Amino acid sequence: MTADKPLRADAQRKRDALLAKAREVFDAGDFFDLRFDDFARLAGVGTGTLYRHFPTREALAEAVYHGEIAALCDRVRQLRATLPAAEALATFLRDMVEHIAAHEGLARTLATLMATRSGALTEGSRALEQAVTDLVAAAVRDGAVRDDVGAGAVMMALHGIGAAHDRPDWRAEANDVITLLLDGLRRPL
Amino acid sequence: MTADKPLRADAQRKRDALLAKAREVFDAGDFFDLRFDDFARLAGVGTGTLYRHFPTREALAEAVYHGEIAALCDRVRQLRATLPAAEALATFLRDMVEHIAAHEGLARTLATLMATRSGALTEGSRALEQAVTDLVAAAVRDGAVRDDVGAGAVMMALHGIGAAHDRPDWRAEANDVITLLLDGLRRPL
DNA sequence: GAAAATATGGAGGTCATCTCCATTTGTCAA
DNA sequence: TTGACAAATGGAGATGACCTCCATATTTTC
Repeated sequence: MTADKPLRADAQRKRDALLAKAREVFDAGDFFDLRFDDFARLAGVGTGTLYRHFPTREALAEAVYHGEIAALCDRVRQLRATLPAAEALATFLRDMVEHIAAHEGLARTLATLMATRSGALTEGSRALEQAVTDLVAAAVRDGAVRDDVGAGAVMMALHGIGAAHDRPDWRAEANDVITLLLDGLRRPL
Repeated sequence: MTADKPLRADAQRKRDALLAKAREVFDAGDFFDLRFDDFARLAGVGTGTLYRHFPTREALAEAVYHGEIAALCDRVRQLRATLPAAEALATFLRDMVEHIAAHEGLARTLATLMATRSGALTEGSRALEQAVTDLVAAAVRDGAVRDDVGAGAVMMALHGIGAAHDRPDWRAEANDVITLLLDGLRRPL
């Protein structure tokens, strides 16, 4: 799928500059207030170059998002290695809230892109979903979590948390959602 | 707030035509693939007229959304009148999933608008949120639901359900989320 | 039924997006 | 090193969506 052709030196440099600036702008939450052309100039690059590297806003977002997802997957693996599955899951979900809180602008950007149904992100987040699915499955095997609901529900709830980032009392509510999920998951009924 | 001035006859007619066509397009899910100008023509109206009635896409969406919200609020009231609070809540949430499933295009449209953070919808959905808040509060008073999490969490989860409408196994996952919420809400910890 | 008030529609201005290609920069073999 | 070929650049300008403006048409009022 990713038939990475060796990139020429200057091309690589420009590409990196674009990604770096993109991360910056994302975090500030200004991504959609900015003309795409201006973004190019901001990154010290011509419009043509920008468009060759990233044909659309979404493509750029996905590239940034990719690193983010990888980091989260690592986090899941790390937790799984050091804690019982159920605890790892709980910790991961709580961490997730903190993580989103700490990167509000990025969360907002991603939520917007998700909704634009570009699909690019659904594709990109597959890895994270897989990691969570494994985590839940492990917890089920331990008997700590019911087996009649899938990990998809957890992803959906997380999606909601990320997407609702503009609610005034976001952090408390997000933690409430996690609490309900975890308590709901515990009871084998 | 709404100082409804009496609208001239033809103006009312055009306005209705716009709303009717909007509902149609919403339900088909094509709202964002359509040039706003073309939408005007589709509704048999000049661009100027469209813009006078609804200055932005969001304004139009909100107008459509308004009826939707009112219907849902009625539904909540009706359930509260005929069932114990906890059951009413459960039924409402299950119904909500069905409702969204039945109006996929509309759900998609609303989710997109939510994410665009226009705020128009947050404002518009206040009534629904209030109704849900009352419902949860009543269930808490009955002792059927824990009192340490707010209704905001429920709204957030609903938001996630609506926003994630493109997941392949949506309906089952949505119901799982509701199941987790309801079981999590049952008190005993 | 005529004047005043209100609403209409679509031609055209404005501005972000994206393409195209003449020029520059990097790579590699001799 | 140098020449020659390939790869990449950047920004001027075409494109097309969005919205405004106002001469005309419709409704209401007296």
